[in-house]
Amino acid sequence: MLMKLDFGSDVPIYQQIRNQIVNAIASEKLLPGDKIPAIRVMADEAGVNMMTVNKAYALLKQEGYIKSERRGGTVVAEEFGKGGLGEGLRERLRVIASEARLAAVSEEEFIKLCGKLYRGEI
Amino acid sequence: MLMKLDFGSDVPIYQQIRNQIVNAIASEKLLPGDKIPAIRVMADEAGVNMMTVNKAYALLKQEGYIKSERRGGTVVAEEFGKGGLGEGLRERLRVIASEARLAAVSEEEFIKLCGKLYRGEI
Amino acid sequence: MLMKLDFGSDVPIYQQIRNQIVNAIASEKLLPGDKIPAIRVMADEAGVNMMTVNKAYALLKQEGYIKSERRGGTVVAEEFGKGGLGEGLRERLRVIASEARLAAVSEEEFIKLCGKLYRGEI
Amino acid sequence: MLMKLDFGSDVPIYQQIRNQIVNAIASEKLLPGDKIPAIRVMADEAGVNMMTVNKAYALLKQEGYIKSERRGGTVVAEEFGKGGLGEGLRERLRVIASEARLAAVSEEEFIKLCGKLYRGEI
DNA sequence: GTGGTCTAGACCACA
DNA sequence: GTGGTCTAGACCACG
Repeated sequence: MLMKLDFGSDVPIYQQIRNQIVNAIASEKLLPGDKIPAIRVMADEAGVNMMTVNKAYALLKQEGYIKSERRGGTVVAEEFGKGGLGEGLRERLRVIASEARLAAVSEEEFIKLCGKLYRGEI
Repeated sequence: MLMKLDFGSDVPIYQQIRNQIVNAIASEKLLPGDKIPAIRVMADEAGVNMMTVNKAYALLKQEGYIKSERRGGTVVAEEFGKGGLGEGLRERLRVIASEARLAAVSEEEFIKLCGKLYRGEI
Repeated sequence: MLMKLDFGSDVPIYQQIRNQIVNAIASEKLLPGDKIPAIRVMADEAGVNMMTVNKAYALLKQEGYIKSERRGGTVVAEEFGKGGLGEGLRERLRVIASEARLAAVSEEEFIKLCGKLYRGEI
Repeated sequence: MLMKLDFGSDVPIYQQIRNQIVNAIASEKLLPGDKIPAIRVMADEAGVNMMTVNKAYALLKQEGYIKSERRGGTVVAEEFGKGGLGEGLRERLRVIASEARLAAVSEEEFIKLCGKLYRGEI
């Protein structure tokens, strides 16, 4: 669980952590039931404040990606929401598709990229 | 140019305005050379402060989507950067693909959605 | 006297006109005593408002680069201020030198460029 | 970081602030990684509004000279764009060279001045 | 009438 | 405590 954080980015650090964990789960680098590093450990490794990691975990928990174990640890959830694509996700995707189109990325290229990212190939 | 703004969202208003204009250009509701509403007009219509619209326009200008004409008015640029998909865009897309996958959206569904959004069908 | 104007630039149009005339005089494409196009003519050719050309000419006159003829025309002045480099010019040059240095332009390159521009070679 | 501002100048205050910071970086009075004053502090010291300083910083950030650190504070960037002299910079330099020539500054004097400014000697 | 700039406040997210 | 965002005004330069 090496976090690559960009402190100069406009994306909040807790969001970057959240995103990378979501990516890790989707690409099956983290499997359901796998243990996630303790807050203190992750904070030390990443060189950030514990509050920041705590916020990321709280967000992931609220979204249903992870859950607290009875013993104290935190693990990847066994089941995720099957709610399909939310409205928020669709709007975010729409903006990206627009930007890609205006950047002269062809539909074929774009589709291919979407597929590769979905399958975790890149 | 009716803006649909969500004042409760965590995405800044100026970003929402920026996104909707990018979408409008990509879906050809706004064509190169078309005039976009004056800052004050848009501010009045959207019920936000002039400076907020100003910031959105400044961002769009910096990104090359629009340009001020110096004789009054702001227009959609004739040419956009043909730089292809930037690294930032890819990372944003990766997170969305991950979330879709974990929301039990099949690859086929996801690809179909990407295509529709790219073509501006929905 | 073909003006190349960029209406999308942040430099005011009257300044662009003024700059190009100064450049033309310095590179001896316009010689002392040469007649400068009438305001109306220049405005038509450049596709701008007469007031804009008028403002450019007024600025050039105030700076001593051109002067009105008794008959009504406007000509390049015979003598320019021998005042040396003003403080304002030096500060503008300082900023450019700083930007060049930070853009990794070597001192040699920079000096060479300054010389070529001074001699009007490029 | 004392700003010398000319409130009567036609160059915007935020530009003056931007220019002086660029000069400070180029002359190594500010080194990569150095912290620059907080927006509010600089605003107080300079006697201007926070938003004005904010705009200057935003510009510098966009140009890659500084970056916000997300843990409080803004620092001088470690690496600058090595893009060489842009077209805009050349045109600005051309006008200055023309003005210098017409002010009867000899090529030798001009070159010497350019060198000194580049090296930060004056 | 347009965008550009500036002020004097305020609230919030982030770390 | 930091930067980010937003408001409600105002004046000015430009064309």
